[in-house]
Amino acid sequence: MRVTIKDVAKIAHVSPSTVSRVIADNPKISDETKRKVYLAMEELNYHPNAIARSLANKSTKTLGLILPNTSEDLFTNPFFIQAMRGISVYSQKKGYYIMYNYSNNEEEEVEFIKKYINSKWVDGIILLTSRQNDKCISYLNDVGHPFVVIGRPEEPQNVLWVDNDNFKAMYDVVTYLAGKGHKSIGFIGGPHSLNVTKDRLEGYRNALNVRGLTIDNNLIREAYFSEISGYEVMKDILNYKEPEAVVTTDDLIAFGALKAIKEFAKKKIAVVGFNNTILAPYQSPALSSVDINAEKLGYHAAQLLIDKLEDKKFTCNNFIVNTQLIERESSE
Amino acid sequence: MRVTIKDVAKIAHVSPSTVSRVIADNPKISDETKRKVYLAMEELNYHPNAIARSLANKSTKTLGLILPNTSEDLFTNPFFIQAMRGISVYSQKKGYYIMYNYSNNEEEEVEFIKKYINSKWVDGIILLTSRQNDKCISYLNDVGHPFVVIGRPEEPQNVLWVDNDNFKAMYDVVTYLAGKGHKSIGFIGGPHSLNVTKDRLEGYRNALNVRGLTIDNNLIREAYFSEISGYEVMKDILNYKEPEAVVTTDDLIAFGALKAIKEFAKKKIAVVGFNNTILAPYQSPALSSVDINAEKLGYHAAQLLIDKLEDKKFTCNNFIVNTQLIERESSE
DNA sequence: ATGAAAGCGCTAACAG
DNA sequence: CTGTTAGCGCTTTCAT
Repeated sequence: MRVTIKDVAKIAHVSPSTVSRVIADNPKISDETKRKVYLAMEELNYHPNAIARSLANKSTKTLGLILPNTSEDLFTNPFFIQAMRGISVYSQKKGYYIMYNYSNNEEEEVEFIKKYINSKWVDGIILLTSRQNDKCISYLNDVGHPFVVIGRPEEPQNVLWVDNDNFKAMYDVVTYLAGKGHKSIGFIGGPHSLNVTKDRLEGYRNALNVRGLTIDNNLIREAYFSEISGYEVMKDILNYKEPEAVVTTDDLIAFGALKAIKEFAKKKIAVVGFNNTILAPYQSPALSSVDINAEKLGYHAAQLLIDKLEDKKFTCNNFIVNTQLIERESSE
Repeated sequence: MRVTIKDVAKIAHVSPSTVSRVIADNPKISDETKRKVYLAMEELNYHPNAIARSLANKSTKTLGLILPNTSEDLFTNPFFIQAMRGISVYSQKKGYYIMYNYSNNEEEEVEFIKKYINSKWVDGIILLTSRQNDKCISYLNDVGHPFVVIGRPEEPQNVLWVDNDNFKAMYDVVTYLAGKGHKSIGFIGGPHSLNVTKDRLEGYRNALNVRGLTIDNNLIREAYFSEISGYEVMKDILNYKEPEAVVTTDDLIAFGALKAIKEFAKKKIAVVGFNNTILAPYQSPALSSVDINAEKLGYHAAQLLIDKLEDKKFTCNNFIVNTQLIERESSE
C-alpha cells in the first residue's frame, strides 16, 4: 500500500498534522520532533503526494505555457526552445512545474487557457509572444488570472511582461554602423503596427538624429517576416538608391535583403539582422545580428510570475533583458 | 465562492454522486437526469476540478517529458521542438497534459524522474533520447513506472519505444547512391557502440552486398557528432582514396565532410547526411539528408504510452516511423 | 437509475 | 509546540 502521512505519524509517534507541518517546514516544530519525523519518512521511504497537497492548498505550483500557433519560425528560431529552457530553470529553482501545449490558432490558445484555468491545473500562465489585440491577454485580464507575457503588450500597465529594450537595441546598432562611417542607413521593419517595430524605428530615428545624419523616409520600409518579403523590399530600395547600410528587425528579412544586394547592388552594403537565428552565421556573408537573449527572457518571465504568485508585492511588473549585437561579416 | 459538484447537485435536484456520474459519462444515468445536470452546470458555469478528480482517481492524466541535458544540438536540431509538438498533439487529443523540464546531466534527469513519480504528478514519462546504459531507463524499469523512449533502447523487450528503421533508412540511401552509378561509397558513422550506428552500418553493408559492390573496410569510419570530427575523418579517407560518395549518420559529420571535400578532393564526391537539420539546405552544396520525422516520433511515443496507461493490451510495444531522403545538390 | 457515506492524502483552524 | 477535527472537491462502493 502507498505510504501516507498517517503511516509516518504512527511510526514517529506524532499526529498527522505534525508531519504535515514538518513537510511545510513550519518553524514552530521542535528540532527533536522534526528529527523523529524525518527518520520515520526515511524509514518508510515516504514522499508527499503533490496532488493531495494541491487540493488542500488550492495551489498546484504549476505554470502553464502557451506556445504560439504554428509558424515556420517555430523550428528555425531558437527563441522558443531557449525561452522554454529559461522558464524551466527558474521554475525548477522555485519548485514549480511547467505544462506546455501547442495550439493551431489564437482561438485554440484561448480554449486551452480556459481549460488550464477552469480545471484549476495551473497557478499562472506564460504567454510566449504578444500579438496585437491579443485575445489571450484580454481573456486573462477579464478573468483576472495571473499571467506574464514575453514581449511588451499593448497596454502594459497592469500586465506582467518581459522584453528587450527595443529602442536601445536598434539605437545601438545604428550608432555602431554610423561609427563605421556609414551615412546613408536604411531601415526595413516588420509591420509598423507592432510595438516592437515602432520601438526599433524610434531607436533608428533617434540614433540618426543624434549623429546628425539625415532621415530619408524613402529608406524606411515595411516588410513581412519572410525572406521573400525582405528580398522584394530591398530590391525596391536599390531601385531608389544604394544606401551604405541597412538595418532590419528580423533575420529572415535580412536574409532576403542580403540576397537582393548580392544580385543587384553595385557596392557593398552592410546589413544587420535581429534575433540571431541559427542560420545567421551561415549566410554569405555571415549575417551580423542582434541576440535578444531568449533564455533570459524566459527566465525572468517565470521569475516575475512566480514572485507575483508568492505575493512579493514590492516587485516591478516588468523586466528588461539586455541585447547584444553579434558582429559578423555582413557589417564589417 | 467556487462552484462545486454539490452546487450543481442542489440546482439539478440530484445527489453529488449523480453529478459525478454524469461527468464520467456513466451509461446508467437516464437521459432526463443528464439533461438536468448539464443544464445546472451550464447555469452555474461549473467546471470539474482536475486536482480533486486526480486525487480521487489516482491518475493525473499528465505525462512528464524529460529533455536531455544541454547539448549544442538542442538549439540547432529541430528534433526536440518537433518531437514536443508531436507529443502535444496526440496528448491533447486524448485529454492528457504534458509537463516538461530540462536537466543538466543524467543524474539530474533521474532526480527529476523520481520527483515526478514520488510526488504522483505524472501517470507516465517520455524520454526524448536513449543513451547507452541509460540510467533513466534502468531506474524506470526498476520502479516499474510506465514510460516510453524515443530511440530503441539496448534491451527493447519490455520497454515501450519508437524509432526509425535505421537499417532500412541507410539501406535506401546507399541503394539510391548506387543507383546513380556510384561504386565506391564510404561510411562515416557516429560511435559504433550506439545501436543507431550499428543499424545504419548494417543497412550500408547489406545494400552494397545486394548491389554486388565490394565493401572496403578502409572506407568505413567512426566519428564524433561534430563538424570538426567529420572534417578530420573525411580528410583521412581522402588520403587513402577518393570514393565517389559518402554517407554519414549525422548532418554535423556531413558538414565537416563537405568542407574537407571542398578543400582537398579533386573530383566531386556525393554526400548524404542524417536528421535533415535546419542548416542542411544552407551548406554549399546544399546537403541531401534523411528526414527522421521527429514530429511523428513524438506523436507515436505519446500514443504508445497513453494506450498502455489506458490498458489497451493488444498494442505493440514499439512503433517504427518512416524516414525520407531529402535530395539536394550534394547528392546530385 | 440514484442516493448516502466513506475516503483519496494532505492542510489548517482551533484548542490546549 | 502539538493533537483533534473538519474540510479541499470528487469518486465509488453499497444500498435501495
